[in-house]
Amino acid sequence: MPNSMRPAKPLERRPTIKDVARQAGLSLSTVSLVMNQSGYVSDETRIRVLDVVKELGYHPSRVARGLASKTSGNIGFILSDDHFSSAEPFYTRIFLGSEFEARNHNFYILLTTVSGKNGSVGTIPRFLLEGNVDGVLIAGKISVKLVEYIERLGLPLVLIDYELPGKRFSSVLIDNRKGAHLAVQHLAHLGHNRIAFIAGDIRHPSIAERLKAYQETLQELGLPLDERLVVTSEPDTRIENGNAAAITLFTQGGDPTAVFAANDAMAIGCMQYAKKRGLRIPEDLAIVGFDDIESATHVEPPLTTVRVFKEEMGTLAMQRMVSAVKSKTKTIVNTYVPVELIVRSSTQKHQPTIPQSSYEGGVR
Amino acid sequence: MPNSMRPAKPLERRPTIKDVARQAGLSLSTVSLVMNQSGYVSDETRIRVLDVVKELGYHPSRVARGLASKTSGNIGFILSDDHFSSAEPFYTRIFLGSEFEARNHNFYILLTTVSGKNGSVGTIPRFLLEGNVDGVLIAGKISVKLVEYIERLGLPLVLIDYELPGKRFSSVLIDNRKGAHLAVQHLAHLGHNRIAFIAGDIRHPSIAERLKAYQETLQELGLPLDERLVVTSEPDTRIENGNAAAITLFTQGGDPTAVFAANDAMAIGCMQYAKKRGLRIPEDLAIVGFDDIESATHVEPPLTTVRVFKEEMGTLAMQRMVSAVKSKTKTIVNTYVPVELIVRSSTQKHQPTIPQSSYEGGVR
DNA sequence: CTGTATTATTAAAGCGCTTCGATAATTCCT
DNA sequence: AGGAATTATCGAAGCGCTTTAATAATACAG
Repeated sequence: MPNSMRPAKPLERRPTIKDVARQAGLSLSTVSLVMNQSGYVSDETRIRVLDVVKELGYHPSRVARGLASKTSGNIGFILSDDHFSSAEPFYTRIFLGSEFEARNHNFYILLTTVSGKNGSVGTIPRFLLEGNVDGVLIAGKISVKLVEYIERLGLPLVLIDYELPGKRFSSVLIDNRKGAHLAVQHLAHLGHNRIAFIAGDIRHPSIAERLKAYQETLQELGLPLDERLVVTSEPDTRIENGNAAAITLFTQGGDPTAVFAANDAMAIGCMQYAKKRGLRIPEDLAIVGFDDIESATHVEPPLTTVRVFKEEMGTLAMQRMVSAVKSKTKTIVNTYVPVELIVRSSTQKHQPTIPQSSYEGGVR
Repeated sequence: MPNSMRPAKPLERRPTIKDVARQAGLSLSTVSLVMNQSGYVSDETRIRVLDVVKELGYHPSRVARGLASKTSGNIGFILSDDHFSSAEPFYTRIFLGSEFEARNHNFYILLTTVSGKNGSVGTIPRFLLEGNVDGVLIAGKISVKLVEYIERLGLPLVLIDYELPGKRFSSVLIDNRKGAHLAVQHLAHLGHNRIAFIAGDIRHPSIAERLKAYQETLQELGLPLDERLVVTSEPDTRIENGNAAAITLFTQGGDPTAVFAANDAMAIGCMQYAKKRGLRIPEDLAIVGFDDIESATHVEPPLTTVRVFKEEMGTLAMQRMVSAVKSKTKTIVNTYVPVELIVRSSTQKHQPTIPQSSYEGGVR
């Protein structure tokens, strides 16, 4: 009664490739070739081997094949800590997408966070020092020095929601321009002509893009570009900063009737401030966020926002990674993940959602 | 200019233990002993080795030491998929706590989810088949068969928010009884005497405990135990089920003035229903949740709830795991993580928070 | 001083696999 | 038919480390 689902009762030794070889009357090499589907093996022996494998419940030791083949079967996932440990589930969702996809390809993810602050290399993730990963995924903005370090290690690298000016790495990016465009357009169509923009961490490429697209869209629509309507001085994009940015905004005298926030957290912070100030949402102030995090649906009123497909970003990045690891060719692909505007009550009372399409940057 | 922070420019071969040995004029074994701080090594040679190690920027290959020492340096983390992929960030937070602690002890976590549904073993996590973990953490309710499988592998096992009747495993548990007690008591003190309880997934030990403590507390306070006030038929504990449970509750004629929900998600669902029904919260219906998830602060009104220290649970579990892996002795420790009642506007208008203390079950 | 413990170092085996080069068996050409 | 090319199998080396048992050096007894 062969049953690979169950180890022997008191649990003997795990079967090794040697056991399989002996049992099948073949050499180690042949068994190895079968397991790796490489080289020449006759159908007859292949079947014989696979039978024995099943019978014995054999599974190659990851660690042994790692040593022999100089691959670990792991992908490193680096996150800047300020992004991750913050309650903000944005990058967590991306991670989950990657994690799920990794499993489809028989990889595991080794997760680590690095301090996002300083420009130095900082502490180097142990999996890099120990040679314990076959490639690295980076989500969000991290030190250029660290990126360069990884580059020098010769490991495949895929960036998520981050780009390095002047560097050529595959990236999975949010279509920030379109998202910002949709948001501003939506507000304009509702009749707003004094639309503010609040953000933090303006040095993050994604945030910068949103600002730029905000400005461009205003121009495009023939609306005034009033700098009193823009607050980007906050160091971070969390709820508190949204609140703080709102305070600044309303002291600058721009007299906004609508706010486009760089992300949902800031939008929620802004919303809190608006309420405290006695403003009705959306009547006195319409608010649009970006990301579509869980909380966006639970705040009162529910937040109109630009939905980002976070899990999909993680998935796509991992797919790139897997093909990079397997192919060894260094093609660079920028993938732009679509966004869609989700209209909720923070901008108008009743609404449909408007899905958008995606496109890929392709090799360039 | 030795600098372990930086690999050679075009990147040569990683230095191996052999390189260190040669450079130091010692044998491999000696270097190994130094690296592992075991055996007898004179101070003089130890220093010499460490100097060379630093000079060469040597870091032992995780994969090689894995093969030689039959340890992987990884801890498996198993989650039932319905818990994890649900937007509910509860287990995610626990995972983060474990992840962080793992790093402190130079372990990595291999995360995987298993289908929580059937009672069979289901697909066995690959890291078990490949012998790629030194221990396993399980969060939430998973198949007993799988637990037994792991047990037979002889791997250290720590359960989080789960207990197995009749099995002896170390667990990290929520102090559900106290939490439920605090919640019900709070409502009673506010004058409520028709306090309902809604839950799903009643077969989960944590949920069952909350129900039991709910009942006991009512009795203790001399309040009626009306079964029309209890709805536990929902299969799951997500928002929709909270909504559904509320519907059932209000058709049962128990006429509740307050609801204690088994978790925040269900509380939020219940809240949604109450609003739709035109009930004012907390005036017409007071609501208390459990867990204190992020959304609890964002719903309108903010939800009174029992705070659970999720990261801490993950941390504690990992600490247990590390000591189990290192010591090889099979002490069983049940750790109860404290809870505290967080009073917000879903039960009364103005409030303080009431912190509670923790205790440990200890070896038994 | 000689014998026993203790401390220090090392050679060698081996962990379980991949992979290369060699060899053997077949098939394909012309 | 004879040799080249292709297909099939295997032996052996080796991946980078740990660990054991042996040996060497030193300290400690009596």
